[in-house]
Amino acid sequence: MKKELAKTYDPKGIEDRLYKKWEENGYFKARPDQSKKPFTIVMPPPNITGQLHMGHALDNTMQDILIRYKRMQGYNALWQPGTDHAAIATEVKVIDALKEQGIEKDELGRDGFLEKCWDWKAEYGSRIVNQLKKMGSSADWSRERFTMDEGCSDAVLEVFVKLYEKGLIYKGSRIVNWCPVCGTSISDAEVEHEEQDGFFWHINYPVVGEEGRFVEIATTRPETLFGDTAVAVNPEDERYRDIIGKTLKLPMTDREIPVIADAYVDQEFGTGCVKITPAHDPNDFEVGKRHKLEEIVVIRDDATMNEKAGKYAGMDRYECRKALVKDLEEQGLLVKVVPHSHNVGTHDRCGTTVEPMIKQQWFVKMDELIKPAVEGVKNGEVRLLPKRMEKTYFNWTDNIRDWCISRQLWWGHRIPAYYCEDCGEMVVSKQAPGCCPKCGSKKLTQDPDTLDTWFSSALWPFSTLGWPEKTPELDYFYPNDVLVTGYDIIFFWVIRMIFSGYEQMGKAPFHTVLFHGLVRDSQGRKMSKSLGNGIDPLEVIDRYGADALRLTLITGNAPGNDMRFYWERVEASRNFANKVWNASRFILMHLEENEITRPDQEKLSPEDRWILSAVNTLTKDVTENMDKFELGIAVQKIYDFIWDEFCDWYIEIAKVRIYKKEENPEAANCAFWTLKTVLGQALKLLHPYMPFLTEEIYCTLNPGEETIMLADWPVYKEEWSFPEEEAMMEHVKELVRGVRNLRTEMDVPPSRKAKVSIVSEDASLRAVFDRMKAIYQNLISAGEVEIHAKKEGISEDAVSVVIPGAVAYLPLEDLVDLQKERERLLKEKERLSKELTRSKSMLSNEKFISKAPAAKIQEERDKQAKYQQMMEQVQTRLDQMQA
RNA sequence: GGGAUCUUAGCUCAGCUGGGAGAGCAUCUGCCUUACAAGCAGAGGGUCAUAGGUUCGAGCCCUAUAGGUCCCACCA
Repeated sequence: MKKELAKTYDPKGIEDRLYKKWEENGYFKARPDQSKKPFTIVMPPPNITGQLHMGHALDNTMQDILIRYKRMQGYNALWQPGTDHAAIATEVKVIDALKEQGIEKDELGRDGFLEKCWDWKAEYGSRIVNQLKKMGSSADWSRERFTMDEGCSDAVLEVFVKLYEKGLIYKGSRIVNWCPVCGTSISDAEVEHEEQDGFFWHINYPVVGEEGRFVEIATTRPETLFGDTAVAVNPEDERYRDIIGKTLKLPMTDREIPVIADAYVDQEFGTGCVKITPAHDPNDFEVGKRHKLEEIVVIRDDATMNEKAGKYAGMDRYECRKALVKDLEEQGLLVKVVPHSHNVGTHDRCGTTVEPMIKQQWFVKMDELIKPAVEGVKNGEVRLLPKRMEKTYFNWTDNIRDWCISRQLWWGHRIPAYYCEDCGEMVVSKQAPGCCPKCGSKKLTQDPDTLDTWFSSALWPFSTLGWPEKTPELDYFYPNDVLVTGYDIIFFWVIRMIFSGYEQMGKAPFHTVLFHGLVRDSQGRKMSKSLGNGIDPLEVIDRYGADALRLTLITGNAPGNDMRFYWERVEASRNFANKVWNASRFILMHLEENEITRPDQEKLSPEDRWILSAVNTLTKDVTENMDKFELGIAVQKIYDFIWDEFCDWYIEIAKVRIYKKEENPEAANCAFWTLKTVLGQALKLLHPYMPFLTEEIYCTLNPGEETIMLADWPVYKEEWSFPEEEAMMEHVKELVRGVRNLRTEMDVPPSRKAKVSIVSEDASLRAVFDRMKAIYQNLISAGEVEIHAKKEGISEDAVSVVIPGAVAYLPLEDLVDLQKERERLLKEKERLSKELTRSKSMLSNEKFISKAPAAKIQEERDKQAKYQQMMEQVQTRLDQMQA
């Protein structure tokens, strides 16, 4: 049966067909099997609100490469997928969707709203999964999990109760970051700080009992004045010593507040007098605690002023600020307004300026929990790649603060705390208690709050494997091996998974974390919806294929570095896919017409041995680099091998025997066999990177084989190591390149065949050139090739090129431009002379001779000898021309 | 304020433990050679940010400087 391959590679149709085949044949599935070693990667769960973006594409490509590689190596490779409920993100989206229908969240009630959320999940949860499949992701979809499915929810409750019982989760009244728009508290990690231009308002607070005396404070938030319960100065500050302990009249109110001394105040900054608002500023909160100050809340949850703000009650915080400043000015209490830029915290989801508020919230006590996570990275149990990420990691762990885990949202895991309506007792337990253990009352209500999304993601490496149940999967696949993720969620997720793994499982969740950077646009900007500069991976796949996208994302990028996205780079990747396709097409064409048998190794020609040796070396290099997680370097080597060595050299050389197969079928068979063998091996190495292309070709190439996905990963073999042939080919390449260059420079038209005479005093080199005689006609349009020991019988005005150990002559009587030839030789002489100078200066340096390694010195001596010999040849030619 | 990171060819980036500067794209020249013009062959193009230091030897290690990016941080 003859298989026709199209002239260009068209991924459309092929990709979907192959993916379907892989999935239907269950290639992605992994089950516990004690006879095989496990290799596990847990997929960072994309949000159910998500739409595939370049970050996902990169993240999943890297994971898929590792998984496919390990699977081919014979590991029982599990890529555990799933999705995240994304509490705030989803809740916001559902609320927006409801608003469009004119429905408010509160109208539906808690249960009604959750129903809508589940509807959302049902509708959109699978969308991102289908998009990941387009990338070729070979995750075990039969094990797909969801952070809010029954098992994962059970894990969340289990951990919450355990930590509570250990005293590591507590409920407390603290200053938290409050998002007035989302109506929930958020953790420190969810706050983004951005520099904003603002003002310093200098306000006079009158000193009670001393007419005309004021204390001038400077504030960026005048509207919090109503919550002031003191003014603080530094105890060392000479200027204000005498007013410590005095009382001030708080403007616009009838309250009086004390002047206190606290070292927190920086004398150099502002006026040196700070208004203290314990209820609305984290620092002031601490100061307030130290001085037992009252905490007066003046801002409501929706960021409007409450009744404590007097006539400003009901105004928005900024509205109030404006009105208040105007009034202060009218009363002559506003001293001045100074422009001042400062950092403002905003909510990373909605961009709203965060309001520090005192709230009852749940916290995880971090100081003890974090210790094994710090130790684990320090002692290498968990390796972060690239290594510099460890600094970022420790930067966070060294300054760790308790983790605020409660959210005033409905979509999420509800906190398993129950309150007795009669006696106020609180019970924390996985199951709702039937009655109050203290008073026996049946009136119990559950805490309305839910948990931070990251609380469940922190358990992902083991909750997905069935924990807290003791499943065979958990036993076999935990700990995972590698985590692949972006450095932007190191605090949110990576650290929390590590300490959760140690705490709950007694073991780190994985031994290696491979970080990647951000995919930016061509101008280096972050891709974002608001800028509209995002590039849809699905569009790239549609236009160029998933393989081209994958290759683009992996090539030329070091671990942890950001990259820029260019369509030109995708085109380059597509071109490579096409190159592989066409090389394969060429080989297939001939394989169909010829019965290929495995030749005896001795029958192989030198060039066959050379390319086998080269693919053998490649195999070693690629494997080593993949083991080091240097995916970009590994694929670059495959690319160079296929394009340069295999296509540009070997295939061209092999054509000589192929086109003469009638004369020598045995030699042709050797070429066919080598072509097929080397291509097959290269395809295997390439498969993790470009799964579709390689599968399509491999199956066509080997009609008996079902898939390349489960083929054995190639290993380095000693019997394919031919250093002599590799060295030999270097000479041949030098010769061919030299002659090609010569022809171009002397303007010899490509159509013109020319005789080439090679002169070398080295007998073994002559043998090498002689053995390769047949190929020159193809590679350098040689009409005829002669090999001599001495230059005799060669026309005096032939042009020549000097290569290491030999000189090649082209007698081109009618074409030779002696002047040009002379210039060429002089240029060459200059180059050689530079090399010789460098070599000589190194070798005459006594310190180099005495301190450098012997091998290095020998290497340098060899080079010198080589250049010396070439120099002599060039000089001889110049002398001849002179004569 | 603390920390990280970057500065290499016109552009985007590689360059792993220090031992003669690389790729892709772009540019120029010549080729529709029976796998591929999404291709082939050839060429040009870099004082590796600056200044010191360590070393026989530095793009790579150390110090400082300049500029860019990012993260963290409670100067009101």
